[in-house]
Amino acid sequence: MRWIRRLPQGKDCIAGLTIGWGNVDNSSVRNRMRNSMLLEVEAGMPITARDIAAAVGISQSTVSRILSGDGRHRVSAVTRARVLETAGRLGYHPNAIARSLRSGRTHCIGLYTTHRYDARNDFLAEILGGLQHACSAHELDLLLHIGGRTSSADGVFNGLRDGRIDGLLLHTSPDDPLVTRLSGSELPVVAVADPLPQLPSITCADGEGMRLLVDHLWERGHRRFAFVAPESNLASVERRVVAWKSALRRHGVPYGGVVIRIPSEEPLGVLEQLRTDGNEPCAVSCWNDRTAYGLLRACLESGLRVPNEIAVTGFDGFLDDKLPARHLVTIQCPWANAAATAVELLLRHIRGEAVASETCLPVQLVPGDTT
Amino acid sequence: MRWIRRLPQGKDCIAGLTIGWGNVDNSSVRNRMRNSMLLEVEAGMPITARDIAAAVGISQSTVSRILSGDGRHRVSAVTRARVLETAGRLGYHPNAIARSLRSGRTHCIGLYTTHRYDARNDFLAEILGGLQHACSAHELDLLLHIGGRTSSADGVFNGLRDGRIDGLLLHTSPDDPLVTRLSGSELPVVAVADPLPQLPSITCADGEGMRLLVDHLWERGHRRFAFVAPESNLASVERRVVAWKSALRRHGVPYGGVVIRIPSEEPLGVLEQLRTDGNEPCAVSCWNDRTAYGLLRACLESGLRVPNEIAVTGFDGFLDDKLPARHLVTIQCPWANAAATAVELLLRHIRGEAVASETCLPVQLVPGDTT
DNA sequence: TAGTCAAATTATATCATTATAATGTCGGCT
DNA sequence: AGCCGACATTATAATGATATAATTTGACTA
Repeated sequence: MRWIRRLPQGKDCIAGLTIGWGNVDNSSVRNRMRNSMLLEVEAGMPITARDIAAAVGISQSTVSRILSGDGRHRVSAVTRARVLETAGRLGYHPNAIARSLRSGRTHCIGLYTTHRYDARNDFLAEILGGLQHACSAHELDLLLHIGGRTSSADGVFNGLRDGRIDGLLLHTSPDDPLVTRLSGSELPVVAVADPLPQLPSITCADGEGMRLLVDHLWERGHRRFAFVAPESNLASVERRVVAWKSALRRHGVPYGGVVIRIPSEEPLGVLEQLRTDGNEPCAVSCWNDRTAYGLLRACLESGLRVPNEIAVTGFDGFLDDKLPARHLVTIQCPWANAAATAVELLLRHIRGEAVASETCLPVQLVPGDTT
Repeated sequence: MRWIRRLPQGKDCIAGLTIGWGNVDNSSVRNRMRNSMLLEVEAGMPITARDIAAAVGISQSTVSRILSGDGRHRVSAVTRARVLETAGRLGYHPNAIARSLRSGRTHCIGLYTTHRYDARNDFLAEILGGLQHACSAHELDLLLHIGGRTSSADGVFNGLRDGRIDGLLLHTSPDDPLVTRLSGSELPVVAVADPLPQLPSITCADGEGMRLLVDHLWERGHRRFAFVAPESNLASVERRVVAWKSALRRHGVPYGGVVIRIPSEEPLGVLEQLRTDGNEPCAVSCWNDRTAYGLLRACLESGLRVPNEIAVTGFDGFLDDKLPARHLVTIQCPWANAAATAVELLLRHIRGEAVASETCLPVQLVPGDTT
């Protein structure tokens, strides 16, 4: 294919005369040249707006206005039709990068999380699912930084600072160095699931959920309580512990029960710690479902009767089809919904609108047969 | 902060005189103006290379050359030091978008997969882990399109075509419309795990692995065989079935055994289908570990003795710690490694180098107690 | 035959960068 | 003084789009 670019229409050449700098910025001359050059379009070369202009025989400005859907200027129906036809025929698609440079928007957001992406992480799966859905609804791209190490944190921070992404969703603990860097800046960031200081956040009503669980246990006659939490700095862990203690106090339980810390999410050795305590039935609230299922398995293996000898509750609301015999009492948290809302909040943040510092989604008690 | 941009040094103003278009493209005038304008730098405004130039009192070109590490031109040590110092002090970081527009590279690749992202998907977890690692090693960003619906496929295709990403990793079946669109184009694409027609691919040696399994079963005395495969169009499913049949033929087994199709990855009703067949011990090869574990659970629940009454093998090499009593016989596939290699291949593809049409990684038999 | 107004289109500037071409500077030399 | 060459720096072009200002065009009027 070879086209000859049209020349400016009836323009007196001398009109391009300019004197010195500071008088006229004649990038016009440059553009006029670009528009009147001989052009060879090779097979693999991307089609630009200028190519369309050349093919139709009009200026590149008009092409841009027609294709970018700028409604403020009117364009004749004939021109519009010809441009659209030609663009379709040549397979024109505007270059996203050039567009981003001009507009300052990439329509791409990042997700940074310190969660490990492994096959037993329902939580992350749920969050990612919600994000994917929300992103495609808003025509956003999603950039991923999972399992945060230092390099990854740097990468995501740079991406935000260098304009590679418009905003960032954060899921990490408050002591992450990245949080300090971000909370000082004005960059658009929203914390998902686990609130972070000085950053807007979206989460589920942990406290309310924990209160529901304790009330439920109390109603079913449980009087001895324990809590299993991981040694994690995630804000939601501590929030659930605090809510649990406060709910117990409301029922008049002294010291707020026993909190058992475990290094990971698997409740190894928890049963032993509980047993030394006596043989009275105990209601164990786990900080999340994964831990609760782990505890349930341990109970079944060691022959402890649930709920007669031990009661177990979870948190999050993820079903585990590998233990079909038991229906875990847990709190249903709309995490996918939270993720979608996070995207909306972030978009609002990016547009410069005010964003509430903390948004909470309601939760629900899921009854079962483990209490 | 307020700086006054320096004026061009000892430049005769009349030198800017130009006549008409087609003579001189004096965007120089434009740049000279931009460089000599009064500039107010507000607090939140990003620092550009021109700001550094203004602060140091040199041209923006020099700043760019120093900071982009262009070694071809020499720069005096004094200038370099001053620029670096100023850039550090003002917190300058080059804009990634402008850089991309100029270079035509975004340093961002996409992953498109039709796999559902759920918590029981070890495979995807492994792939993603490998990708994250490889990407951060190559300083790449990773764009995600998971659980492919039509909109997602469009999004990822557009991203590639519009220059938002440099290349794409594909994991889908050959009948995906996206594959047709991509294999026609010259866009840099690499298929991961499941080969696609006319596209370079990286995968593990399915055939070899299946042969190892059949040989292993044969050695342990099994003579009746069945295969459980999902109704999926993924290339690897069919490849494993074909390899299994061919391995059986090599041992002289007629008809190549029985293939049972299941709608998802959970082997519901498979045991019933097997039982009606007779009561002789049967060796069931599952197309992957997840299906195999499902079958194992079904066996345990219905009281079938493994491996005496039924033998089970898996594929992929993912351990399931929820069935600690059994060690599944399976094939260890280096999926994380495959993902990392896919990134390397894709980068080579992007650079325009030749890429082998199919690369296979070696696999290993993992012995256990299910045969 | 200007003059005016609106519609349609074009010219110019801009985003922030890198690559290439051009120019300036300074010493030494004739 | 003038020239040359090496080195340092600057000017210009380019990437591909959009936003704003300017200009053309055509019909209609006074």
